[in-house]
Amino acid sequence: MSEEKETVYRKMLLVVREIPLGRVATYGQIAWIAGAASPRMAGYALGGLPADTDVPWQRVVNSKGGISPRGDPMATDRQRQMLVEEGILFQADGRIDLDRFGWDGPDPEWLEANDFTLLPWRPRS
DNA sequence: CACGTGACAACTC
DNA sequence: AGAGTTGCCACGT
Repeated sequence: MSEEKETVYRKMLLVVREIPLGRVATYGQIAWIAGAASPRMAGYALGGLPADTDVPWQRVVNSKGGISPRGDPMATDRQRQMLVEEGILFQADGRIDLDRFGWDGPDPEWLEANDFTLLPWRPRS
């Protein structure tokens, strides 16, 4: 797209913005789509977001469909509530059924328009 | 279920 | 320029 320096973090955040309302994606999925070397990178990228960001970070969960804990325990509750308000249903075990709410990823046109090339192999997963 | 292992980018001195 | 710091993972055994 541009000549600007697109960091891997920036690319992942771009992908997160594409997660539609009512769906969730996993860290590994985001990292893979953005070409990051490790799924952990997705978590790092989200961790640096400002409080008033427009990036729907709450729609990113771990591979089991659970909310990843972080420094502030309250953050987990807030994220869960945000998702509930978006229509996501949590199972009795506190996890989200990824078969029902998991995102399939960006449209092929979007990937091409943004110069994203899906790697044939998914980094560690 | 509790471990250990694999694997990084961006930022601040 | 380069070392040190800091972060919301996934999977196998």
